[in-house]
Amino acid sequence: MPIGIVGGNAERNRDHNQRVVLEYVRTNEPAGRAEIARSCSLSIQAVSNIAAVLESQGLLKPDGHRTGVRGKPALQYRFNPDGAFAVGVELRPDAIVVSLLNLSGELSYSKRITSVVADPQTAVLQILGLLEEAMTETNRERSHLLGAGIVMPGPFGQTALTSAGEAVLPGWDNLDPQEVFEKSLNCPTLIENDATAAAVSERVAGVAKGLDDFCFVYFGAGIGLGVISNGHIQRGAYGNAGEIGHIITQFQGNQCACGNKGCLETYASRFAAIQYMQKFGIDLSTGADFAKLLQESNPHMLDWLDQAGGHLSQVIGTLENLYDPQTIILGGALPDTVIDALIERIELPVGSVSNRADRQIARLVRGFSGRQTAAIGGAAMVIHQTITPSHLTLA
Amino acid sequence: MPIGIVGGNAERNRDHNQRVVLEYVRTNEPAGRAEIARSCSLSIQAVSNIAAVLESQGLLKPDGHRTGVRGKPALQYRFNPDGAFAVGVELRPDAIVVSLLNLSGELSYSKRITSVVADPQTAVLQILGLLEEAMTETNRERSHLLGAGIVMPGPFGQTALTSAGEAVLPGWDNLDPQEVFEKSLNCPTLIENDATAAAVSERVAGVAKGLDDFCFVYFGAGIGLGVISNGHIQRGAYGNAGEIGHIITQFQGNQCACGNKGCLETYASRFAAIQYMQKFGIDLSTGADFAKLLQESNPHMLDWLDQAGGHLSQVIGTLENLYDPQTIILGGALPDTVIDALIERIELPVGSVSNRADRQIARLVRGFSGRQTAAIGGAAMVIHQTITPSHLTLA
DNA sequence: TACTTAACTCAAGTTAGTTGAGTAAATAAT
DNA sequence: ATTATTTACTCAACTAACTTGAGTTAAGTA
Repeated sequence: MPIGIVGGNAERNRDHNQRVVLEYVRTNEPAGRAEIARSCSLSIQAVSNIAAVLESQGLLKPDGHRTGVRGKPALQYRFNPDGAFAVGVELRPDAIVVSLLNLSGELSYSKRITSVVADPQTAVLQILGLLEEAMTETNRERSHLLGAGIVMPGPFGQTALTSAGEAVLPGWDNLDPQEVFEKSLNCPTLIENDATAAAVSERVAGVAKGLDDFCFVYFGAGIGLGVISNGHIQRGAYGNAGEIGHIITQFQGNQCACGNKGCLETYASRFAAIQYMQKFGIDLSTGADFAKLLQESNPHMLDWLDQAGGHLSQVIGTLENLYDPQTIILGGALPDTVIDALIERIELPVGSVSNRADRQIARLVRGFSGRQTAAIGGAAMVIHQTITPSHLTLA
Repeated sequence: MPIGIVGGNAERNRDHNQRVVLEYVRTNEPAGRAEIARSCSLSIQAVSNIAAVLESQGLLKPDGHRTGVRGKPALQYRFNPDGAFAVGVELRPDAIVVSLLNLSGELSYSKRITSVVADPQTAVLQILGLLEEAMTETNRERSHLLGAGIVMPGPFGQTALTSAGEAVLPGWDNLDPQEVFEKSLNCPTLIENDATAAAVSERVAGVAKGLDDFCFVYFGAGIGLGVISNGHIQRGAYGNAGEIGHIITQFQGNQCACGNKGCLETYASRFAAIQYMQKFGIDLSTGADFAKLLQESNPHMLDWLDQAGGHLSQVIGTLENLYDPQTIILGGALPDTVIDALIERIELPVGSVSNRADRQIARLVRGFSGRQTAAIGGAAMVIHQTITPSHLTLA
């Protein structure tokens, strides 16, 4: 019943510490117990006990001894990526994608079906079937299933903006999808939007591995934003944070479906590109069309990219100034070459808190997971939640 | 040595639980122990022990018994605002403000001196003197001093943007102010920028009391932004988050000191107003000048306000879309009437995630603390840190 | 007046972490 | 080659803080 901040006890503390150790090993492997203890402010003995538990659960595995330094060689622990797995599901009106990820975020299975009826009952049955199939294919036991992360278009009972070209799922209006999936899949379930899921997937296994502060600009039908800050997902007060597509980049500009004029989405989204090219009689309905036109250096395509790049530059600059992230990632349902072409065209302001000399990573990078981002992101959400400790920080 | 996420043990757990109980009582007082236990997922016995400790520390106090319901009447606890206090200091090249706040964030003392030499040694001595004076004036014991929050212009060893009209403190370049103040004041010390401190002060005792997600747009010399998200301060990867003043609102617009063109700060900041009015030979160096010209409906002043309001509208809309906050607060070193005049001129987009029917608070409000915001904010930071538990959430 | 409900106390029990002494195994110094 | 030093780790005893369960108290209700 109680939701929100709660008190701790020995059991919850133990849980927390397991996560802390797991997360430390994941991002610093290989690591010995003494090292872990120092870094996590725990006693060696405590780490020893915790490591033993995690090893017995198959989440950690020993990997030889460290040599070359003084003292007794430390037994090095590594993350055991195959100790558990998570399912990610992307549910859209026209397709379902089911992906299996191991604990390291490596994709071990993925299947996409396009003959979809997206109403609740049918969709759930289809997903269940795909999950069973995936588990037999990959020889996984259900007991190792951490949970499921579902990425689907919302909103659910929340006020939100209507976006251009965004399809809605039929029949889900009055349902709580979290509840529906939790019951039918019979495992812990998370529901998330595509941008946030993509951001998490980059952190679990992509270009943001080890980063605690970054933004992911997601090109779906519209444009979304996922923000990880201090290692935690930012959702805002009502779960609608990151509505980057409706930032106005042009005073009195294009009419947007949301009612405003000049929204970023009307210039730089996939849907915007489709509309733009339509004016010249060019069909751009698939991602392949995009890539092909770009490769051919189609002048209209290049024009669109230039224009989109200009609008994106403004918004990316704003993100840097507001969030002060380690990096900003671009990705989603566009071919890699198109993302790269956009990145090339984005001019980052010289005067920015992000323009620092000691950068470890570029200010702007392309996401790793490409088209499957959403489903992978769903599974990554589960892994993220399993791994990420809920904050107990020391100054 | 270890910074970041750490493991927990009995002692840290206890600390956490004390905060959880304290925070619960603060926001839900009066509250009985059984009620607290249920809400915080702790046993009644645990809450009993914790409450006894907090009472002995003077942080909680019993306040009669609850009647009217069945069962043994619960002893109701209340927050004891005068059980402890915090000092806030605003240190600027031309002034020092020292304020004392009780645990509820109520101002019990404040003094501003303007004959200041801001070099480290002198400033520290002056602050120490003011603190002693404040404690004798208000009859406070040093043992009840929670800590000090210092608000001063940075940056300190960090890459950051140069802002127009921003004065730098002489002699602090190679010092760690946190260390300097911690040693000289001999109490826990926090250093924060004005915008963040202001945001926290609104949460501790102002219009954001009880809010976990909001933004504070701070008018100092430039324009700053403080963001509280999920009850936590957002600082970004390098502590430079919230550089709202350098968001570009006008393509190829005014030249800004940061090197870019068209930054918000060149249109809507106090410094921008001073420059704007200078063109008409009008002096605007004090806040009183501002208020006076506004009251007289000076046409240039009104022109400036209209223009500033336009630029602010853009940025405020962006904040709503990105952070999905419960509200956005405007405040800082401008007279209340000027802030109100700006708010009047800000047009909030209809198409926004913030345009919801079930709002409890306006989308845009004025901060409560006015000119003293910064010093009060410093003290509020200390209270915030004392009270806010470091996240152990239950789904 | 007796019953029910609920808050609370007391004392014992549990859990997970800490502490300190001791052992093992490597590098570094002599 | 031998000794010293450093570091990692184990074992067993200890400890802090929360939980549990059996009362006790005191109000409202039948």
